[in-house]
Amino acid sequence: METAEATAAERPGLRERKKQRTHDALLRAALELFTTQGYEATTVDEIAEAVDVSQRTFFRYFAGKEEAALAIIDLTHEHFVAALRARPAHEAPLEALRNAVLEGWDAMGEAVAQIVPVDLYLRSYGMIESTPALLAAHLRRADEVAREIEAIVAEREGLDVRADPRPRVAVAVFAGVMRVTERLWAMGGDLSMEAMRELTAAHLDALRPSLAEKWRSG
Amino acid sequence: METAEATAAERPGLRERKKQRTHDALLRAALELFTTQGYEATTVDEIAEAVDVSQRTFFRYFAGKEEAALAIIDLTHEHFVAALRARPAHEAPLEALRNAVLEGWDAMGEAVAQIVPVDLYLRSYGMIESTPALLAAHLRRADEVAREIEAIVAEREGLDVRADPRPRVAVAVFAGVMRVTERLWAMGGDLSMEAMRELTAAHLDALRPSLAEKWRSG
DNA sequence: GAGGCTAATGTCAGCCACTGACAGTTGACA
DNA sequence: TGTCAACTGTCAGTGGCTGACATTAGCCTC
Repeated sequence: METAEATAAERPGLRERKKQRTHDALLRAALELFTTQGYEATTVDEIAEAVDVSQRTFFRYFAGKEEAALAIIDLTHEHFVAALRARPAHEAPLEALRNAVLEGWDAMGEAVAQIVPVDLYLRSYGMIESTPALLAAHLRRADEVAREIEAIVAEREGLDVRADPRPRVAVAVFAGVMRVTERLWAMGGDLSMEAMRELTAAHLDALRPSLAEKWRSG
Repeated sequence: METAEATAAERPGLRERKKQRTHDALLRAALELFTTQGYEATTVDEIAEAVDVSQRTFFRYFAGKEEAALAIIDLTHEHFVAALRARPAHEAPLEALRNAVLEGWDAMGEAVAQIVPVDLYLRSYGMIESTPALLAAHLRRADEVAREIEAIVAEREGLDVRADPRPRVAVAVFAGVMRVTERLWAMGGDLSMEAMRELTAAHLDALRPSLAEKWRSG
């Protein structure tokens, strides 16, 4: 056991490498099929067959179709959380959140590219947005991430989440804006990282004006 | 056709009344079973059997288990949209949203009570929050409602949603805060309308302080 | 480098959500 | 009362997903 893990840290054994390969192959095959013929129209058997494994094996790697479809996005979520943790302590909450997103994207892109082609990753957002079951699962995961972020923000400010509503509200506001951005980006024409960054910045800039009493003068 | 609908407006025929009864019975039975033995643990056959109809009939009334579980909540969403539309034009966007929620609740409660017992409705929120598949579906529906609200807010202010980001951002912020409130309320101990109203007001009041640069002085 | 251990995989049987097709039943309306 | 249309039940089938069991294939030791 210990030997196996120690070895894995340097160079994973054949077994581990094989597992990784199967996992990534299933992931790529799934996304490829989903984005081309549609999520609902793709059966698990098809995915398994494309990788030449049994259906049962697919379910040993992924809890279900949904998880396969959203796995890479989970990856980016993890990267965002890490990026937020790395923000300097002097930044205000919303400032830290904003910087974590805008500056963390390139690293995300690189991490993604090591598993699936970037354009496949980008196209998957369109698929998610236009597939009700998938969008639902995605929103739930985003909600979970929000809870994680609440804790981080609270810790940054030395607050108790259960006593002070501000960490939760701040994260909810941020998550809301990010959701709008995501939706517009995924449904819009330009599925590029630059477009996403610009849209994000624009919507975050619109935050305070949106809360103003009088919109006419703004 | 036309005659049937005209009659239905005054006093629905036997056929219509029967349909309504079956629908409500299925809804109540579903919620009762869901909240007592759990959503996943309840099969559609059980629900159908409880109302003494075939499984096929259940699916003619509801697109699936999810829809049965979330039907009453959809009702409250509709009421909220109506309440927002009824707000005076001079109110600022966030002011109108806030008032629509806080003042619309009683009417919602009454509307709900005509179909299912109120405590069953309240308990269903706890069930949703603790059932991943259901929470996912719920969040997606809330997201759809948000889009509807965006349009209303934009219209109130005479803006084009596609040209000005403020309506979307304002609604996203509001929806985010409502989501936090809902989660805390559903997972907390006090499942009453009063508790919900207080929590909502408290979190909406925390909005501006949460966006402040310095939290320590606040 | 042969054999035992264990993780990974395949096969099979089965549950449940959901759907289309067809037939039987029952309000509605002339 | 008889015809039409809507509502319902039955049946068969698909697809997602799971548990159980047998088989294969890395891994590790002697």
